[in-house]
Amino acid sequence: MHLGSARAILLSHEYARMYNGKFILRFEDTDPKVKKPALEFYDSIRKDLAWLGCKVDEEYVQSDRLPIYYEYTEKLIGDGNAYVCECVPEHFRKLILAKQPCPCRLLPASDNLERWKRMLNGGYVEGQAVVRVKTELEHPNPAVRDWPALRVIDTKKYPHPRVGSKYIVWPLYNLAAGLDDHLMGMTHIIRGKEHYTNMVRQKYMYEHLGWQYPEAIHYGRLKITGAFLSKSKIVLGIKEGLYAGFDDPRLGTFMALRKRGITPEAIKKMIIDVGTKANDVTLSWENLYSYNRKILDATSDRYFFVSDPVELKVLAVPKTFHAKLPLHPEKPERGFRKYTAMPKGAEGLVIFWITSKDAQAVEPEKVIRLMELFNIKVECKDAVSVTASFVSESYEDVRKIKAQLIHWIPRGEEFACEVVMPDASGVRGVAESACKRLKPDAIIQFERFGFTRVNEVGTKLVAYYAHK
RNA sequence: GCUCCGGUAGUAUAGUCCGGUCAAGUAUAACGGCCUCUCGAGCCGUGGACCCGGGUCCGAAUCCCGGCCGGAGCACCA
Repeated sequence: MHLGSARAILLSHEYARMYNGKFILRFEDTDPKVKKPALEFYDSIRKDLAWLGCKVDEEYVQSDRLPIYYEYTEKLIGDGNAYVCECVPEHFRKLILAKQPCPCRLLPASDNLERWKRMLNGGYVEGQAVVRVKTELEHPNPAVRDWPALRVIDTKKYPHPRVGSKYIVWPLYNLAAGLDDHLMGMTHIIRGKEHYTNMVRQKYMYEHLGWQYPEAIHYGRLKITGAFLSKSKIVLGIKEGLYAGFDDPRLGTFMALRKRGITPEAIKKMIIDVGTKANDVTLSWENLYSYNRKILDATSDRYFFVSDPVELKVLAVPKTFHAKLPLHPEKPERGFRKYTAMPKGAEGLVIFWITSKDAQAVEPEKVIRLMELFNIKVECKDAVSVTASFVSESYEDVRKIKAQLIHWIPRGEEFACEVVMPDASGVRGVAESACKRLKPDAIIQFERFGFTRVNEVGTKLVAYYAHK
């Protein structure tokens, strides 16, 4: 599932909680042929829901409920509110476009009941018969007139992954979902606007049955700039090897967002803010990031990551320095990382790793500060290293001149690290050795680089970039 | 083509039902500043929008008509 599905899920769940209602998960797996359900999806949906923090109060699987649908279909037919249509689709369409009843519609209920029995007993092959629910033939939208409710599927050829070839008559969406919404006591339906006409159709069935249709809200499509949120496109992309899997960082799937350290709380907040408007929305990633950043900033520990490292040689370091770096700038109680800078030889040399980005930006004679350590003056630089000399220790010394603060890792304290970016490219570098203690799933901030989620800690650290 | 929806700053949203308090609020992004031993967070400030044209009215983002643009549906899919 992806960000597009989040709307129905989160809003339904939120409303259910807000009004002390129930949040019901229903698997609508009534098409073993065209939309053949895959067994592994049932569980991955449950997992996504759990990750989102949406606790399911009741769960139903429609492929278990065929007898129920049969029962109501029989009632509908018996009451003359539905009929078994044997017309070839083209012929039926011609009639319905002309607001004319097809011959089957005119048959008495008893004949249709007989046809219905025959349908269930395998008397029709795929495509030969369909149950239609009666509507006004005059309805301005031809698409709602006498809509199809159940059809025959050759389940010998297309077995259902859960119930195999047990049934050959399968309900369509409007019958199954329509009946279930009432039967399960649904008070609110929140779904995409592509279902608007389905509401119009189902209301006829509700009238036949003497039921009251629930409150229905139809929201517009949700897109996010640059990401594919179409399930079929995602599946196709994976099949063609374009994406590594459902969790490829370029995708807008929950799995991908989770991998990148986007929290469910951020998604929830955003979806609730977007609301239920009927027009399409195109969210920008920045928006999601900002919700996420608010959450992460308070909870993430800070570490140093040096991308594309180059050597920094500092000369004339007068003594051994001990740096104590807080895990969180506003929360010292979270603890510290500690590193020492011990000068070697007569020239007092200490070697660090700094990012090439900083190396490129510095100029000879410039004074810069190694964060929480000491101040240095750049002497010279070349393509692979920078040489500098110790100036002073106090931060106050350079504060007034607004010296650039850079992050660093002492040579010998590095831990190989790769950060996978949102475009699936990798940024190589070294993380500070304290990162060896991190556990997968931890979301941390690499200072001056961005928030990332730890994916694996082995011979090297692999993290996924969330955002700045 | 037919049947429905919808159009408020870059993005998203409030206001539209029940016209005035809307010279349009909020978030985010942008810009400027403050603060901070992160390019993160926080704080202060600036700029930025009612699709167009008519009509009704003392008064319209809000009501009416027309247009334009966008979306959805028109399956024996969900």
